[in-house]
Amino acid sequence: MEWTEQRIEMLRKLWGQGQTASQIATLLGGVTRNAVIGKAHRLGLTGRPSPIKREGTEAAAPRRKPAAQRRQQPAVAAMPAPRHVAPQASAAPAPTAQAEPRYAAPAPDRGEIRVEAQVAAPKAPSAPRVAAQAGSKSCSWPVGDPKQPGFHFCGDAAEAGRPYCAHHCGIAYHRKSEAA
DNA sequence: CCCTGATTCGC
DNA sequence: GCGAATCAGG
Repeated sequence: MEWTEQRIEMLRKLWGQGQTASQIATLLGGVTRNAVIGKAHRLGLTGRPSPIKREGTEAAAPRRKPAAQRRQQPAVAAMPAPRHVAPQASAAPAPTAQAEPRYAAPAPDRGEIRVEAQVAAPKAPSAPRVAAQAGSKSCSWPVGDPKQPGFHFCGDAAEAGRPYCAHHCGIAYHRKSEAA
């Protein structure tokens, strides 16, 4: 998958809402949680409840190459790759019960950005078509469930420097001063 | 064993 | 830049 502006926006919002990388990855689809985390890092939004911390404890014992010995299994060998009609279509991934939203109330803030992040639906094979491809010029406000076929972005003319149109900028950015 | 994010490194 | 593998803590 490609990291479009919309997807990055999604990542930022979901991450900001406290969604876990796995959930974000599931919502976005086509990416693993590793990809999400990696992207998050590159975006510079790693600031969140980190379960662990590698530094500090030992300054004189830097095992800086723990991952060096891996990746020695190219053995790509051989996939016959049967060229029959691709009947598969996600074949019921069965998100398991674990995929259920454990977060009771992610962002109750009235004025906060809130993506309708329903994790219930299975991964839609039909990736959310980017209605507003332009990104920088069209509103990236998510309309509907990211996994629903009908999901789309606002696509209206975005404000300068904002990912959303004026209307959605108001929804997204107005602090909890005079919510709905 | 499951989860989580963090880090590193090959591509 | 991207993401898998891996690490490390709960």
